[in-house]
Amino acid sequence: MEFKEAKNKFVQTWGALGSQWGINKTMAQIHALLMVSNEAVSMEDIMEELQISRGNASMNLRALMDWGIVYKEFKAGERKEFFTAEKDLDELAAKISRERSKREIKPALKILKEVSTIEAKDSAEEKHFVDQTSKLYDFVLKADNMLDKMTEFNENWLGKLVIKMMK
Amino acid sequence: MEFKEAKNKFVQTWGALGSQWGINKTMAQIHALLMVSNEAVSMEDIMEELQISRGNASMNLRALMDWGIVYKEFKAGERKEFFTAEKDLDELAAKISRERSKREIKPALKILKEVSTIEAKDSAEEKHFVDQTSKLYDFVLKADNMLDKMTEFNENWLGKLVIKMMK
DNA sequence: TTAAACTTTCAAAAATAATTGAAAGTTTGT
DNA sequence: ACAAACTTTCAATTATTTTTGAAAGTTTAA
Repeated sequence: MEFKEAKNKFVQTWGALGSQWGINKTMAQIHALLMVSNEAVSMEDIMEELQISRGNASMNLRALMDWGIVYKEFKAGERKEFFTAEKDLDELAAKISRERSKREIKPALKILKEVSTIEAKDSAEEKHFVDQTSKLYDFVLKADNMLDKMTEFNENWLGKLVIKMMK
Repeated sequence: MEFKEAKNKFVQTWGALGSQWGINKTMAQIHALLMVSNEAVSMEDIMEELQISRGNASMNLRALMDWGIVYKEFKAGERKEFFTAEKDLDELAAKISRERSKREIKPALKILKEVSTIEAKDSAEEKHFVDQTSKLYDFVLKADNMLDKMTEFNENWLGKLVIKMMK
């Protein structure tokens, strides 16, 4: 396999994987492209490589920057903007967990707490509901805290964690 | 908040959360409904509670069973089928990780290996590509193994893990 | 201040994904 | 063998999400 083919395959795969995890395909593809580029890439080049419109490129780059995993870069003497991706994978994972926690898990926890604290009366049905949602609340809270902990570790938390789990 | 309202809120929230993680809304809602039901529920009742068609219910129940997180149940004297969800949350998480690993991560790893082992020639661009995709391969492999490990733990791996991480 | 070189916005169009419902399929009891 | 009681399938429809492209906005340089 030659370079161009490999690069394309990687970008496509990353895009497909993104879709399956609720991330828009183009966003994942742009991210993939930037991850494997050794230098900052212009919007023009992104459009060209992925065959997408200017609007699409602009919006998805904005979204990636909101996630904190893509940065704008300015080159001396150049008017246009260039983009680079966070390339440190521990940092990337930490940022993604932090955002997903903030955007999705925390709000879900709030609802879980609300619904798990209703007055359960005496029916088995209601008791089971309260019991199950309480357990779910605890579980999600614990999982979310674990993600938090990961982001606290300063480097290679995944490797350290795997070692701890082996013991 | 009264029971019916709480239950509905839970089902809606779980459905919305599912969407954000690439799981079809109805599938997540059916799962939510079964999780908090203290007894097995018929397709008829699911259709009624979620206001969905028979076809939709049938297909999503099938998908949930393929994921191994919903089971068919038969009641003596009843012709129709009833459904229950896996209610043990450790077991639920284990099954979900196992399936996602099999369906998405393993195939992605295969591609990552392919593209990271191309002949890198001498350009900085190609060297960076091989370097970055290799790192990504290692990272994803490690994360995937961690998920495997979790499923091996027989009970409350999440709690144990959180304790280990504190140390 | 003007205009060139860019980027952003957003309504409309296109693409994708989910849902319906009725026909076909299956199972069970008589 | 028949028919009642169910479930599954899938082509057509509907809903949702993504993408486009052109107008509006912004920044820089002369």
